[in-house]
Amino acid sequence: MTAVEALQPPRAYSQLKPWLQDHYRSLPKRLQNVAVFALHNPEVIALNTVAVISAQAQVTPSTMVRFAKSIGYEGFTDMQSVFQESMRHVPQPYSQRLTELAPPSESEETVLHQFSQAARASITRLEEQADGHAIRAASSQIAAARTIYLAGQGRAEPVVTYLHYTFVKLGMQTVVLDGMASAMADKTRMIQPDELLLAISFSPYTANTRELVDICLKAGVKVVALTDSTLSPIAQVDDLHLEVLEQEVSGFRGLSATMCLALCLAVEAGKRRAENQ
Amino acid sequence: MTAVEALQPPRAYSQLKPWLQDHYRSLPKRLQNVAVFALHNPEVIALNTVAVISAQAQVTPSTMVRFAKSIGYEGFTDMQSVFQESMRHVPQPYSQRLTELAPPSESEETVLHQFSQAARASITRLEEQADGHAIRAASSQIAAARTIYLAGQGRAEPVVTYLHYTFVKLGMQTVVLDGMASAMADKTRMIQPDELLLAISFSPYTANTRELVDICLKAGVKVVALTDSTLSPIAQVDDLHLEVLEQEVSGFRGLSATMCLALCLAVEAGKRRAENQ
DNA sequence: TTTTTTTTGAAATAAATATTCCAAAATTGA
DNA sequence: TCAATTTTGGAATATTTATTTCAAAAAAAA
Repeated sequence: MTAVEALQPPRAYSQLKPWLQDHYRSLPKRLQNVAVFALHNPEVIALNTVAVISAQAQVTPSTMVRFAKSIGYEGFTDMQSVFQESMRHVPQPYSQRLTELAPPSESEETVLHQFSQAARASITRLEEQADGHAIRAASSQIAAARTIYLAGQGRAEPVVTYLHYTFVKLGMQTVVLDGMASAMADKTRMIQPDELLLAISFSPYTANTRELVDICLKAGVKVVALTDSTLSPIAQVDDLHLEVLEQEVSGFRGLSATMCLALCLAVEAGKRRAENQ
Repeated sequence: MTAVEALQPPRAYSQLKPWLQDHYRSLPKRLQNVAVFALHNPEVIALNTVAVISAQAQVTPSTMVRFAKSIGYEGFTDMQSVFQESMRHVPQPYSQRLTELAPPSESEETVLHQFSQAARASITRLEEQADGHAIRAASSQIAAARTIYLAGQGRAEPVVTYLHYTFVKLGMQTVVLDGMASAMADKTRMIQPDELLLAISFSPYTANTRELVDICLKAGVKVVALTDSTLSPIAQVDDLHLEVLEQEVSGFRGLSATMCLALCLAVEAGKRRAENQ
């Protein structure tokens, strides 16, 4: 038994999520990967064998079992039952009827179809799960800031670019933090308390963006974070964070839902700023 | 093997239902019971073991296995996979109850709702109208190119950033054309015939990207264009162009459908390149 | 009713799956 | 840097789960 012990683990999937967020930090690296995977792919856990799941999660079966135990379950089987429970009694989806009837003819069209499906599902989920309070609070903060600083790398960079474009169009002063890590940190240290950092970060998380967030928090600068999971290191801080999770297709994650949220946030902030003037 | 034999059974749950209805009468009594049970409790079949299921269905495990075989499957496991398939990719209901406790109504949620609607509609339209031939041809060209050059400004820039990220991840050499207009033109003139320009441009069209396309066409360099309308100046040329139109909400256009198409194109190209090697 | 065929359930077997154990690797602390 | 501790992957094991077999029961045919 490794980390968390004698703690009885959540028996309901809905409790598992916040529970994992709390204990995430105390897990070893590989087990953290598994935690992220589990929250991103609950249906995979529910429907497959350890061998299949651990292959998808890029770990060994032992690690999968160890993960289940380390968060307090008797074993993998025990944990799996919780994930299965979350799938029971789901209203039979009508959407997939159409999908399955669609002729599996041309592979190209099917690829587009798959990505479209995933994008739409992600947007729907965003809509259902989005925290209205958080969006409201975030856009207020952004509206109040004298200057908005944007940070994000890798898959988050297109979001930064888009937000920059949109904010500028809305007449809001915006600076993109880019370049070398050290230069970014230096620029970040210059941010004033009446300004704001909008940080975007997705799994696999880079340490860099987290560092910028830390600098700002220490300096008393407001931070708004946009991530794909509350397990993200930049969501740990108890500041404002918004969550958007893209459904994955054969290992690729799109940006459709993220872009939707980004636009929403920018427009909302623009509206508030206009009202305040 | 009892009743129905040598008939290949449905691989999709949606087809299994009518299929069972047809063959129901020719099954022995106990197996009919199982058939009824299966149609009424698909999620039980998907998530449990033969022992548990057969107990619920009030038959013995053997009968369960026999049922699967009698309708043509290799065994219970084989049949179960079809039921499981029907549960995959269901929009995860997650902890929606908890989320929904967040106070509704407020205009922010409506804004997100509007943008979500627009994004979904755009994606659906993309899916319906997309030209399969064009996508296929474009991805082939991209796959064949030694180096991919990306051009796009303003609202198209996030797409460029995303494609750059994705292509690099797929191991394809990619260069982003940015900087001053004159410098971009100079760089463009250096592109070789076995390379390719992927130009992205949306309304309101900037003259700049059009210029780069012209330079390439004159030099015999392949061009793939991604635009929001055939009215776009870069679609005028009779080269390959893909169209994606984002629905507008109070003057703002998102990028959800565009990102979806971009990812599709990149993945498709990556797949083709892998095949050619 | 008797005989033949089909259907069924319980136990035996085969297959797969999860779990444990241990040595190697990585990480942490001094 | 080196020692102590933790973490990890792979192989061995134990357990569960599916499948097959076979004799008894039920149904159908004579």
